[in-house]
Amino acid sequence: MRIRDEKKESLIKQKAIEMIVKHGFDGLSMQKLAKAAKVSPATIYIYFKDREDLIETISVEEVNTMTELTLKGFSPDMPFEKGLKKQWNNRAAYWINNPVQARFMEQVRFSPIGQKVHCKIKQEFSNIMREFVGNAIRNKELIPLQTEVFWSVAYAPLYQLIKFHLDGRGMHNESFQLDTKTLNTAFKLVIKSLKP
Amino acid sequence: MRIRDEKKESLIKQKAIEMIVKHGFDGLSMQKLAKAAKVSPATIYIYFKDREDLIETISVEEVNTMTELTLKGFSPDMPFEKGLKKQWNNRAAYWINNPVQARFMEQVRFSPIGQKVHCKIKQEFSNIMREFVGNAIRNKELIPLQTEVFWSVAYAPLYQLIKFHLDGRGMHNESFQLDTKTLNTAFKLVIKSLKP
DNA sequence: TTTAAGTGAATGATTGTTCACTTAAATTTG
DNA sequence: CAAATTTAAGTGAACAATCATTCACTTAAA
Repeated sequence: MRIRDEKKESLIKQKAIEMIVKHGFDGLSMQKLAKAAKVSPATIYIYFKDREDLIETISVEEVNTMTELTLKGFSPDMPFEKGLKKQWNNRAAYWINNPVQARFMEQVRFSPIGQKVHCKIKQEFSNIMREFVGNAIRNKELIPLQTEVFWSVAYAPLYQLIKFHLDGRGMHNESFQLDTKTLNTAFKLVIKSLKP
Repeated sequence: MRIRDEKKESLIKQKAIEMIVKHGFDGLSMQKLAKAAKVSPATIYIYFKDREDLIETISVEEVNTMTELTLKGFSPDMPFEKGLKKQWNNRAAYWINNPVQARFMEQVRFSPIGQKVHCKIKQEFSNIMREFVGNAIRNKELIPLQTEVFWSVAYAPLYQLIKFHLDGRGMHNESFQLDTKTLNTAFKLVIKSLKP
């Protein structure tokens, strides 16, 4: 039996992400993708059921990879401020070091595909976050809040800063680059609002 | 000379938005759109140069409409907290009352088209915001901050809450609906972090 | 020899766009 | 006032190109 060339599969995935980031979902055609990955169109269908399955599989994989890295060195038992900072740093590092994947996930998240993908993501992350927030409130390091309010205040500013960074420009169209100092300034503001 | 049936134009636009929201940019084909709007495919090309122009035009229009409504009853001379609250309410009202347009803009914003659209949006809004923030800092109602940090802390939480609302579910997959009370809670947290 | 990986060419369907044409309203002419 | 003319709106059928997918076939490893 001939063995699978796993390099082919990952090259297909990588090229698919690149094409979507560059030209949107419109820009991903199976034949162009085959050409870019230097395989036959039929080869893609060995690894993926169809176009939809390809996009969905890649999306779920990318989200899970990011989630995993977000939790690196993090524990829900950490003191609130330290834990939140860890997550901010992990997220910022991942998005900034992987801008192509970042844009891909952004695009998936805010498209009809995002809904489908959402259901297939590991629930582990959600549970860990719930524990982290629960601990922080119990220890009176965090004011009691609805999960969604907490999430919005605690993380949305970070994602907006990263969005500015990825776009390469800020509010008034001047160029913008996210650095540690800016990140810390924003983080302190967030902590100020969340601490009792 | 035969006159333009403006109902046709707006129906084309509306159906285009609906199709994109439902099926993504992939789902917008000119022939399907023509069928949905009950016109000939050729008619669409009377109003728009090509598919790209169609999407771009609609995007710019929608963003400008939203921006206009965001500034309703707002003035950069307002006291900081009052002005920010006004904008939060205006934004929340628009996005919640126009969920289809909201999803459309979301999708545009986080796709390669977003970049092109960005350049063609009225600069008026950006200038008014700059004035508002400048005033607030001068009056010591707002701590001095980089524009992007201010924007991230002041508005990103609102948009995240709206996103939860549009998705219809929150962090842990329970159903979620944004109400005035939740909005106010989040707003107070934001104010707490931004006030000197 | 067996088995699955991998292929290039071909499938019919659908794509964005155009073109020769008809229709209707405004304007000019008688 | 009405008939003739002009002008642009609007059309359905058609275009080549491209689409996702398949199939008969070859290749390579167990």
